[in-house]
Amino acid sequence: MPIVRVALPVPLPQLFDYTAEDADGSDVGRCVRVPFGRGDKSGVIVALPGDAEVASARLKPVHHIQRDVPPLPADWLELVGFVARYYHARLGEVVALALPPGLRRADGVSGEDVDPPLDLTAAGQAALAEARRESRALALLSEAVAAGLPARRSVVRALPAGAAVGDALKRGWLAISAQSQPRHLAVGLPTLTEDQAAAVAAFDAAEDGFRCWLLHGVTGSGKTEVYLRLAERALAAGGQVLMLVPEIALTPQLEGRVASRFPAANVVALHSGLAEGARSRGFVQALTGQADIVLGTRLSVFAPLPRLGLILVDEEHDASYKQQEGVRYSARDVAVWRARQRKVPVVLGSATPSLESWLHARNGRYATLNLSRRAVASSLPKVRCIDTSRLRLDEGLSPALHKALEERLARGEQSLVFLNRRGYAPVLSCPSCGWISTCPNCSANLVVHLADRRLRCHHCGCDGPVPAACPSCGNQDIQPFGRGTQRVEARLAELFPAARVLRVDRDAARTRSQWEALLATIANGGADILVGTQMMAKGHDFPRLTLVGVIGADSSLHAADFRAPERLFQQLMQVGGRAGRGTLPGEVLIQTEYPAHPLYQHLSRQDFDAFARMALDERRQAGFPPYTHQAMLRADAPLLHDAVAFLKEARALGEELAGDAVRLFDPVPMRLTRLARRERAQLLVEADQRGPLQAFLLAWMEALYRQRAPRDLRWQVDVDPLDV
DNA sequence: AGCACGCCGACT
DNA sequence: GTCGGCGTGCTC
Ligand SMILES: [Zn+2]
Ligand SMILES: [Zn+2]
Repeated sequence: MPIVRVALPVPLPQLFDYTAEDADGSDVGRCVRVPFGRGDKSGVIVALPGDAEVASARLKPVHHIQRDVPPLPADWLELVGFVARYYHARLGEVVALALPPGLRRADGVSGEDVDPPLDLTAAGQAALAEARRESRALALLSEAVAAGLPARRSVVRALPAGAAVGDALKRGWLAISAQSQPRHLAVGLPTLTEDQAAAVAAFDAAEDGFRCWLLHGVTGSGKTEVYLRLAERALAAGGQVLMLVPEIALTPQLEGRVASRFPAANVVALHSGLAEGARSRGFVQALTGQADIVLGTRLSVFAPLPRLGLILVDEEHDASYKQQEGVRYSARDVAVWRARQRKVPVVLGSATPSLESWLHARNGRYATLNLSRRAVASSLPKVRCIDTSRLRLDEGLSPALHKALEERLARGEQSLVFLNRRGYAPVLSCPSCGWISTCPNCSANLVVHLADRRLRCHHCGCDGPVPAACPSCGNQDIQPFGRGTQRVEARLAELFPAARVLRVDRDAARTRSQWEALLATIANGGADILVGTQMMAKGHDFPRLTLVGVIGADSSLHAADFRAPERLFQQLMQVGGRAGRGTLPGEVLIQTEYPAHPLYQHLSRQDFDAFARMALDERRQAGFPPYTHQAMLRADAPLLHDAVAFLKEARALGEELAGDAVRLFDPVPMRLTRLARRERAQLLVEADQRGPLQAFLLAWMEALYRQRAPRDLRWQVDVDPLDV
């Protein structure tokens, strides 16, 4: 009786063997449903061992092997195996994360193309020629013909009369066309700028095979156009392209652009926001090679791609690429590993690269492609610091910013006031007894949200009404302290009564439709002054926006995290880059009490490289990454003492295993010690080289697992942690 | 992680 | 007498 070895999503270090009557070697990589404990579970067959690791009497038979779709290929199993090893997660957990839930459950899944190419039929031609009667479908036909046919259903659907696509198909005016055009057919190619052309030429000149490129292009320099040209080349060579973006919110826009550039290519979006069926379908299309371009968030780095030819990672510095729970993988780093594994090029793009990638580029490990000039706008925005150390501010607004806003209003241009703090005020406090609004579950303050009159914790999400009087002393005069977007929005509305002030933060853009409505309002010129958080810093083009005012930036200037300056610089450069991307020149005003601070000095000169050199010098002197490698052991329990005690034991255990190459630090409570009723502590491990660190972690994890921690204590490792 | 079994306090 | 507390152990 054949035996199958299965990776299951359970937090156990081992794999599980089952019997399967009809299994053979071709079933490795197939999804399988098995009995487990008292219930059922599903996972992936990773091997067909000759004999089982446990007594054969204990083996149970599998329920069902999913054979409707091809098995996951060996390179995919290698990929999840690498992720499990490197991030010290269980193979089954990585498999569970990488596979769409529907597929892993071994449900029936169809990989049918739901976005086929459509073409005009003879009947459609006749209908157009007759043009007897106005109809939506007819209007769509002429639009589609004008836009060019054949075209993908999604492209036709996106036309003004696109809603009638179903109707046109039903009438037989449009039909699924035989795939006659080459997948790499590219339409609507703009002329490249000199920089873009040089980047594409440099890429073309390189040999085939693995190579990591850093595409360092200033904001508005047209990095996406370079991605599209490189994708075109990969498609022409018969390859599939994997394109990663940091956020779900950025996928529809990019997907539209990619689909209209490559009308004959099958573009598949893959992210956690998709319905289960759509996600499985996209995954299967990638697996069968039907998908030409897979575009998605960090999850999509696990899409199986038999014809993989190129990987693109947009905004590679973005922290969203690192999963912050469960298997803490970095999709950017996994993408680079995968490119090496598959011997294909990978392009990491950003206006503000991570210091890790920037250093690799400087060392020559990565090749660099530079876009130093903007594509449409004539120049980068002018960045100026406003010294607020001796100024009286009006709700955080300096007279200079006030005046600049006035000017934009007079000229009918848009402005953005950037403040990375949601809500009305970060805390409510009582001046007479000193009470402040704290979260019952976290070591954090409750934020005042005046828009819906609630006090809310931004960490655990709990909320309550805003009390009318101090809960501690009964004082009726309790006050919101500090400043968030809602407060600035309110003050701006008072200061500029004729202006249309629009707040753009996670509260205002709760749902996708709200977010799209906000974007449309901004694009149509329905807003004069925007008040926004980092949502505004990412990806989008606002051609009418010419002024960006940054307030409250200093608060992250002295943060304890060694990565805080890097993040601040990236964020300010990105948000500043929103100004003047169209034909109008842009200006960025940064309010600060420390205008002489080197970070702001480099920022005013828009000199990312100078900042990177300075920040890396500091990192080297302090012995921080990328000059060292880190891992963090975190523990959480209802009582802080238990978490710390566990880590102290772990440290003692680790000291015995650690050679000279690995250093362990003292366990400390985390910055946000209490989160959602759990007390958290952490222990940092550091090494100069990855190898010794990995070897140590392997032995340490095993020893810790044997320790059998108390039931209410949870612990996990984070390799290459972002927050230290 | 779930979910069992298993042995001691306050309840009908 | 039992209902239920969560301590310990197992899942192919
Ligand atoms: Zn009080
Ligand atoms: Zn909380």
